[in-house]
Amino acid sequence: MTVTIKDVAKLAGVAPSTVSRVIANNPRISDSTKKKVRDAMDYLGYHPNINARSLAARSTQALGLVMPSSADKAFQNPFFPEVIRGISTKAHEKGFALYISTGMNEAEIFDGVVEMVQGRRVDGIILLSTSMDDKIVEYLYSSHFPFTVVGKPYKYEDKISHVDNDNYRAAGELTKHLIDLGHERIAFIGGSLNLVMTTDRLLGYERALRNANIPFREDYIVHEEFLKEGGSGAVEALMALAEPPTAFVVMDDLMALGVLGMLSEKGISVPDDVSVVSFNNVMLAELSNPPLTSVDINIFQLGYRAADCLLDTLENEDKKPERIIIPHKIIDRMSSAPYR
Amino acid sequence: MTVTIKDVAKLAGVAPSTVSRVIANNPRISDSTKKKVRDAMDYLGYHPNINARSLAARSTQALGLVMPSSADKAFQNPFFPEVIRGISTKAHEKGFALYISTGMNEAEIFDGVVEMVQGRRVDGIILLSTSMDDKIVEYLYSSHFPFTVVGKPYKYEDKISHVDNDNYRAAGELTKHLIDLGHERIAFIGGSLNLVMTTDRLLGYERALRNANIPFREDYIVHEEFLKEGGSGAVEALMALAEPPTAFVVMDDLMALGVLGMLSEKGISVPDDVSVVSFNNVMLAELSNPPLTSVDINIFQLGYRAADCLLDTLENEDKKPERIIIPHKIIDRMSSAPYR
DNA sequence: TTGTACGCGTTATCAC
DNA sequence: GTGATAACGCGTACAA
Repeated sequence: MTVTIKDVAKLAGVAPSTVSRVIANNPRISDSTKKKVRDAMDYLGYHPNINARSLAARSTQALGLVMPSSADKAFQNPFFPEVIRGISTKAHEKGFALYISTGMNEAEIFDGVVEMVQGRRVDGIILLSTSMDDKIVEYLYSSHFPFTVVGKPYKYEDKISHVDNDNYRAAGELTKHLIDLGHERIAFIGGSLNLVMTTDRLLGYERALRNANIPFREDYIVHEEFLKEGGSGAVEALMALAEPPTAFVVMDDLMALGVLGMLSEKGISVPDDVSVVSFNNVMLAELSNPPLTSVDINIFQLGYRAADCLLDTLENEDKKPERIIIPHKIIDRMSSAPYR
Repeated sequence: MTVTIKDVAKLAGVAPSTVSRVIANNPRISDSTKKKVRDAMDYLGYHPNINARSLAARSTQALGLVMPSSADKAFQNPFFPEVIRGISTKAHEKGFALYISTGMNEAEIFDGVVEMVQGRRVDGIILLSTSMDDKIVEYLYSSHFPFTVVGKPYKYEDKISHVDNDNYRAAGELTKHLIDLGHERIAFIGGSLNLVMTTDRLLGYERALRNANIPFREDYIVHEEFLKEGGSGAVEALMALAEPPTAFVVMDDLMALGVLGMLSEKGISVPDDVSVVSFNNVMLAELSNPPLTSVDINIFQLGYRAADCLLDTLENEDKKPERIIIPHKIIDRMSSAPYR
């Protein structure tokens, strides 16, 4: 039924191994037979069976992607399509495809990773997010399976290749940006404290305050996945304080959009009454009302370089673990203004 | 190095074929040997090599996903994560993984599909979007390869399983919603006319006008991928007409967000001056300012059912092509109000 | 430069 | 119930 390498060989009047060599573009095959074989391949519409190839060659030409649980709200974040776009671009340059395991919760996702690795479905893995106590990192690291992580791993930091932003510095600069505008009562609205990224940014925020001799106030810190129900209350509570904040540093644009909505609901004007700044600079930031001042973390590059680094590891057995820092840049828009 | 079925067999004191039967949970194997074999598998940490299995069993337990070119702006649309979430959920129920080919333009994506199919990388394919003259549909259809499309295929409509909304009706209802609010000057802002979905919705819009005896005006129709630069001009032009529209029917929430931004820039208030309604009801719609009246098209179900249908086809050789319509529902929010 | 023969790790078809 | 044995389609020493 399906046309195999043997059919091509027969038609071209050569041995199967010769066909295989032509596919691999082995230089030791004469141009004349190459042409003969290629004609036969075209004629028959031949395509190599990738499973057979993977089996024999012990390589799949595929990269595994590990996303947060699709049940997770994070899944909705435009961050992911964009990293994937970066990864996909690099992968394509090298002829690699992408493989995504399905899993509804942490345990299932872990099993999926094990299946990818032990089942030899992929040659390497990219973790699109990582948390404090990441079983997957633990597993991959101890299996010596090639992988890179987008973001900063909590453990083995200098033994695992990863690509990240300097979130500490970025958060510091963003906070300082507000301070420079005259704000002193600055709230921090973060995501799960379980994410390394969150703590990095929180620390950067703290340092900026310290540098400006502004006291750190616990009651200005909110940690909720409060994109929906929860959030309204959080903002409300903040604004009900005796000294409500005049500016918000928000974890990402999606959250910031939520904050904007809640403020507007309460009749609080941005940026006249309060300023709102955030991270990621996804398309949203530009489209929102008002457009958001946001740190461009170059998500595409985050993905592109992660793939690049992983593919390097695959080609080069004894490549050292590498930390790659992608530069960031504050994009100043309408959501932040001087304090009056 | 890697532990194979033979190692397990040896340790358990049985034949490799018996191990294979235990994995498949063949009922003709005695419980005692099953236990013996499973113990051996656990002890050795055995995991079947999927490539070998695929080769022998001629099935990969993987579904191929075809997305629009990642260079495309559509890629940013929250629509995709959400369909994929639906697909992923169903796929996981049946133990299938997802496979994404990489490709920067139409031609490369087409090649990727061919590679998936001929290379036997996947058992079936889901097209996440389709256009008027879709080479991929043509190829898949003529290859008799199992596939379903999300949306309505332009050709072979009743020979290809697909899952779609009733976009014609949805657009009609949405337009009527505005008419019921007293609007008569209603503009339509669509995406590429190359998408079947766009035309369906445009037709629904037209019919609603006709039913209400409101003349159709060519100058109220805008077709641009104008998420960024282009759009500002389009809205400006509309509002500069002698009789500017008092309401906008917009193709999707992301575009609507853009429209909202532009209107606000021009000092036009929504919904006081004009109403804006759109499609998809992604999280954005709720978070935007003001929150958008949007048609919930149940994106998750779109994906879930597409996967379901495809998996059915795989299990059931002679399943008839099927059209599945996912119900929609207008979610009324703050962006639309009576005309005054 | 090209052909032969074997192995990659499974599943499936027979036997027993 | 279980065990040999032959595919599955390709890559690769080794030989020629």
